[in-house]
Amino acid sequence: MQNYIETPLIILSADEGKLKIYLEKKQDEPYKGYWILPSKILDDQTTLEQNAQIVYQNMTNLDKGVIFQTRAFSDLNRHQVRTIAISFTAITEKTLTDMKKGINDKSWFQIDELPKLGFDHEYIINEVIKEIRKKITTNYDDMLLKFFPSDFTLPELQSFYEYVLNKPIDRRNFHKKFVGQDLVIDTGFKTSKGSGRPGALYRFNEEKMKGKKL
Amino acid sequence: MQNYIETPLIILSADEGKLKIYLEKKQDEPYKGYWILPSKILDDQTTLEQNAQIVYQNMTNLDKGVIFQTRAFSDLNRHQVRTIAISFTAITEKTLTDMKKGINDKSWFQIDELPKLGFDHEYIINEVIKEIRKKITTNYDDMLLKFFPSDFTLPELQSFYEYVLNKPIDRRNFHKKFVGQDLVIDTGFKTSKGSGRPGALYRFNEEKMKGKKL
DNA sequence: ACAAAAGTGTTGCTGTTACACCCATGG
DNA sequence: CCATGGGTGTAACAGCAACACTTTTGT
Repeated sequence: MQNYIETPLIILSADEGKLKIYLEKKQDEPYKGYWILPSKILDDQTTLEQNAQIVYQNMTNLDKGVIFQTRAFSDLNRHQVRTIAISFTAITEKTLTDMKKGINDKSWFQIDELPKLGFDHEYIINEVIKEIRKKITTNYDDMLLKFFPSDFTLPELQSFYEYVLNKPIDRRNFHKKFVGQDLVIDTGFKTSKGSGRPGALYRFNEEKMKGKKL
Repeated sequence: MQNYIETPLIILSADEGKLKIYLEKKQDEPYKGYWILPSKILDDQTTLEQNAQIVYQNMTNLDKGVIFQTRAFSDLNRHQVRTIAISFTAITEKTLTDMKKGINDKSWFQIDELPKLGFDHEYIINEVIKEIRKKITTNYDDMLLKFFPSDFTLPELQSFYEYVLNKPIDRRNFHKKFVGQDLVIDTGFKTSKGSGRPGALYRFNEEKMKGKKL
């Protein structure tokens, strides 16, 4: 017995302390006008990873990205024809994908403010986010570094933490922890936007981050 | 384009402080006499989870078990016909499955002492074990409770820890941690086997175990 | 009574929490 | 000069690591 296989892609980014997802607007029926995850049917000459990579490139124009398998969905009625979805997750910097702007059929959404979604994609997103949230909180180094590959301020990072953990964190303890334990390295630069005192720009100290939890 | 899908099942158990896997011996060509993971081709009226459950029942005769998705494997040359494997993992008590003994085509193996394996199953096992090991060390409650659903002694649990973490742990600190933080509950019973002083039999305090790490 | 294995106590270190206060920038 | 927001200090507490000693069993 044979089945169709597709690889829907959940593209995530940390932006303004929020978790955001990149979706596209469907241009034809069914679900015309609804937002969906970019996806592609697998052929028998392509691996799942390659297929997901192609979806990623089509969506972002970026040739490189951190993409990993998340979960398979096989409900009988998720499509007209029986189609198994093996979802992948990509983590990028929002600013990079913004370059392919101007096209109105793609947009970033906050995870907790999703638009109307086609197929079972809202379900898929929610299930995947649950897992990602768990991975962030248990796997520190594996996930966090991907969300913050380049410079960031500590308040930015803290907002993200509070968002994912869904609880407030003391600003001073947060600072002390990351700076005190050398988990981050001061780049010497500062942010200039906003009203108050500018924050120092840090990057992760990957060595020290190994095996950390929170 | 269509593809075959199968759900190979990794059945694991904690036994004598070691991580063990339940395999079957292939009775026909190809790979006759080699050991393989139990598996089954998916039809279009069955979900992946149902399919894995059937594999589990055929292998163990148990109707209930903790089964969860692990990973998909899609290398082009893993079979003659293009077949995608979506692996599942089950965690049981070894003693339960021992009941279906007497049949020589099924057996438990220590994870680091695998027999000659057919297809790409050795690769699959190693990849899945890597993930499981990680999950055990980061997700405490999610995994550990499944490996130790009923009574156990602390030295037994400690052996398993040392095996998974691959490092020695101080016996006294281990004891103090689990008993002191009420992570385990004394059942009042004791083990009588072996030479030295019998160990107390504990079970996990699920409430207290939530969100723990090690 | 001796070996083997389980249980208990003490101390210092490290990281977390809960606090108040000082500094740099824009309007 | 004041509002806004980032950076620094200190003290109490919890969990972990590194130690030696006591108790319960089988032989």
